Amino acid sequence: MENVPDMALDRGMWILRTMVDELEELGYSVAERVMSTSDLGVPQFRQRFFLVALRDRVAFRWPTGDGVRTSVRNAIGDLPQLEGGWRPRNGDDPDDPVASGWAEYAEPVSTFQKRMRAGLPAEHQRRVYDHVTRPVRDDDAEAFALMDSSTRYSDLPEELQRYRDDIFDDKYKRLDWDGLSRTIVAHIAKDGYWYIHPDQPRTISVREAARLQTFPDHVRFSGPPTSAFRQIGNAVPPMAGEGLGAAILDSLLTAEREGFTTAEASRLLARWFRSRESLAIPWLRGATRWQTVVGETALSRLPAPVAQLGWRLVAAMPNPNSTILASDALRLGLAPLGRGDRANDLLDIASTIETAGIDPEDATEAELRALGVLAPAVIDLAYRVHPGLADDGSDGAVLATVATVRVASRYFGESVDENRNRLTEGRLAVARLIGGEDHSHDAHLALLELGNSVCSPGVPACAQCPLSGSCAFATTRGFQLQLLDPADAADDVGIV
DNA sequence: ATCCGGGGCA
DNA sequence: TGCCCCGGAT
Repeated sequence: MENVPDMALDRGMWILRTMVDELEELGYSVAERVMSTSDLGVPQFRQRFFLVALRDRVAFRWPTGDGVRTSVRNAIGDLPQLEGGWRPRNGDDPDDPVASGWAEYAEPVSTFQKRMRAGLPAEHQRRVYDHVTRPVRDDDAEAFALMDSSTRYSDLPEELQRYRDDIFDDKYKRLDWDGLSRTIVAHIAKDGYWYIHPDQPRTISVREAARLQTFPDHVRFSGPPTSAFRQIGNAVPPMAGEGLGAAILDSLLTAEREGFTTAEASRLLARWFRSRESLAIPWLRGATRWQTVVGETALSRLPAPVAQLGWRLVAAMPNPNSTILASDALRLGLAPLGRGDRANDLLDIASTIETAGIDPEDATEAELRALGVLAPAVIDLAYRVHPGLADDGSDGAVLATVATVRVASRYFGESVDENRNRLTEGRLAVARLIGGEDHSHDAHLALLELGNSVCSPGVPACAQCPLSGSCAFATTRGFQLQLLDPADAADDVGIV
């Protein structure tokens, strides 16, 4: 399956988790990833979500690509010069200039161009079809003349900005000969301003759009230009399909079995969490949502023994009012933990919530967020421990924190750059381990706890981890590291 | 700041 | 259909 990344990366990632769950249930292995199709030779910055499910749990190995990027020049540099509004006149049927018209074509230069020209009938070797463009307005022609690939809409002279420059900063975009095209979207059927030709004063032709989507020149498009543009923009780039298809074929021939299922990992995590006696983050078992708020606000990132000490104090505060009533005790208790300042923060939060007449146990995430006194991450966690009623259609966020992403990326053997990839690969990996409906609640909390205790940043204590049987890190490096440094391995304190 | 989407009218 | 315009989500 291919789709836009947003399909998988919404807050709760419920669609993805359900798909994985049901496919695994049917006996498939599942692999998913957000890929830049430029890695497969597509001359665009076009990131897409891919999901591959193979029958009989055959493990999928992603294509590695050859690392060669196709530039715009390599993709369309061989196509003949064109004027805006041009329609071919030398077609087979003069009354149907678009469908049958063609322009004189010389010959392919780059490897990519030769691939695009393959498969043409002999009588079409000197022709290129569908090389048609929109007319260009006089003011646009003037604007295009002033632009290079880095020019922004707001850089243009005032009189050439027909659209409101406060909302459109990327209304126009000139392609860069030596770069990637921006994503060819179906919107190109409406206007072509994101695809101004690198050096000609016009937007790109149907054939140029097709080339950037890696459609060979023998592929023709049905209907008028707007329809052709829409077909092209909505397509999966054939070259991406080819790359993934080849990888699927390889995987099927290798026929290696996947060593885990999401459901099993999720079950192990949940069971581990429920049997864990004392937690590094005790407020993962807060009896009320407010207690989780208090714990995370006052005690986050403290060493486990210290956090547990503090928790004895705040665990006796089930609601904001009880916190206010115990304000002195709160200040006195938190000060020696180095969190005296957090006591005042908490009291502010508590009184704001009380004043607003909101009960955190009944409130929606949006209502608490709107108060503006709670950190978003704290709200996320509180609703993770005590999920809401999903009145807004969401089901709580998948928490891609440094800790959960560390566990998940170690498990899958990915070296996740914690800052750059946390929003994509990291979140996908976390969602996988949480799984579908059955154990996801406790598995989610287990990941948080694991990342803050057993699966520590330095040398993790893999021997204590419920996932060590199928974890890529544990089975390759984890136990080895512990043998080298048993002192570190025994350190279960979990300072992040 | 970047990456996309859609409604209205001749 | 083609062209014009006005946005939103992250």
